[in-house]
Amino acid sequence: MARDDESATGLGHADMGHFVRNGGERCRECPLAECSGLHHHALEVREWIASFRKGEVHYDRGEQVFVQGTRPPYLFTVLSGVLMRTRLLEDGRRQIINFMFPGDFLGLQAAVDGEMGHSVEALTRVTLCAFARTQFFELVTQQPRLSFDLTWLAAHEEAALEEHIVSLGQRNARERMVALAVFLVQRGLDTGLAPEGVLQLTVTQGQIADMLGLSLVHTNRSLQALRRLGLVDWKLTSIRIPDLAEARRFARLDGSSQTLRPYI
Amino acid sequence: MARDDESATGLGHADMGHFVRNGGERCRECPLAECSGLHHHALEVREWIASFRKGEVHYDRGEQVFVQGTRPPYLFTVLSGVLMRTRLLEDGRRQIINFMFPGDFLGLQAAVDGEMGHSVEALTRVTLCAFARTQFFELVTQQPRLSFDLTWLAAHEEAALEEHIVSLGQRNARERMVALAVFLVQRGLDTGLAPEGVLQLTVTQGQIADMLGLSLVHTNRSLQALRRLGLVDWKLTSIRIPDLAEARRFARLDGSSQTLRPYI
DNA sequence: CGTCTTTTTGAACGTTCTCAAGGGATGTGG
DNA sequence: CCACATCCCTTGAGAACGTTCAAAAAGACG
Repeated sequence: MARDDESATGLGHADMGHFVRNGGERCRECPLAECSGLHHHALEVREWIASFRKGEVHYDRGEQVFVQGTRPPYLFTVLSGVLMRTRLLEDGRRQIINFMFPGDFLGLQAAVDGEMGHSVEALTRVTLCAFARTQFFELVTQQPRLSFDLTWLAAHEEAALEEHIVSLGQRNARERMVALAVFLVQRGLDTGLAPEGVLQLTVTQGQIADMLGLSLVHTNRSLQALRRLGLVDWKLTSIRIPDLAEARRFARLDGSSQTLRPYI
Repeated sequence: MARDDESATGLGHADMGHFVRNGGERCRECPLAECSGLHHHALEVREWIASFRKGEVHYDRGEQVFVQGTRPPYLFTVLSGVLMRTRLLEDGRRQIINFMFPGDFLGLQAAVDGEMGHSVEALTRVTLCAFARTQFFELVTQQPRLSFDLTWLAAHEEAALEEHIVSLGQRNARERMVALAVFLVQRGLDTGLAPEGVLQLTVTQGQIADMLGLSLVHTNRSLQALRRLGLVDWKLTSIRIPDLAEARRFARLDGSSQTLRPYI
């Protein structure tokens, strides 16, 4: 429900963020290289990726990177910042599908289909590494290692969506919230966005509601309950979980596997 | 909730269905070749797949093909029949993630991770085409076309899960049911399992409940309401949708893209 | 024909929703 | 610096949707 119509104008990538056309030379300073949660490529693979890169794009919080139903010219790897994928129903109801962190690949659906089935919006200022959609086939085809990594990312995104489905189908409001908080903080830890276990990220209660399939009012009340219970302290600009293990138990989440993620 | 403990014994693929060790010679009679909803490979690719194939497996309704948390030796392409992917919480709650039809690939998560994050159970008698998990890397790596097709399948499975998330998050009980019925009938039409638009498939109301995150009782009452409305006639062994377009409108589903699916 | 599974019904209860209104923070222009 | 706008959070109260418990009817299966 809680729709904010800030950027549903259909403008889409017509205003292409702030595109900086620069090639692989910038890859030497790739911010992902310092990310401890990522698996880093061999030099030759890195150089191959560099030759593919078309430039960098910046978006500010609230801007749309992809618009549902359009055919984007570029696909992206997130270099920094956080985004969310959303899907709209014709009557205006909105569902947030998932959040995207540094290292994630954006636009896989467009890559194979041409068209996006969802929108992607920046939650913070983000930097994206741009690839040409028309060259995607070469990317999958010419570099076995990257092809495998892409499959890896797709399989893991699928697993994340499964977990979200379990939340929506089987968990009550509080459990859902804890599960989401744990997921976000964990990803924040893996990508260096949550120093000392506190994720610095601005998420409104309206967005939480749209992610968890709850009303704004009920989201608010459940959030207060969790704060009182000392399980999760979720404020506008930060998420703090005093005891990760206890939160996991509460939401009935099983231990995370903690493998290094590849990235393209 | 509605757990049936029929096969949660952890036996898993210890009883390997009924494995028939035969190689590519059987691929000439591949039942998928007659499926109009699938994109068929060039001869050389078909032969390459044939060289990879390790045999055929059969499972009966209710048997488990994969068990959550185990490391299966084989990955499969569905040759005939229907299955479901499920995920269990420690306290016994069960969520059905999705249904799998002929042409679908089973075990992608195990392929990249070794371990399954969900279980897979046969809903009808099924025939599966078996590949060795340890050879997966070769498969992705040596055949560019197959690598792309696998990415295609992963991206589309992701899209299906997104749609399911939208259902669970934004639609009420009746809309969810109609959306699920439309999805199943559509896939049935594409794979030849729904002659005359009636899908012959045994799904209990308990299973519908576990897919849609509803109680068994409420599932029953909603189903009756839909029958009275003439929108969906869902019986134990069949799903009939008198007017597909109207059902789509009711559940606020947008037009399906209707592209040919690849298969491995 | 008896047993097991699945569906159906009733009734009370609870979670979550909707409507409605107020309060706090932040930013902008006069 | 104040007035006003905007965005987000908070609270109250009644209604709706969905759940739970309990039991019986109807099918499916051997």
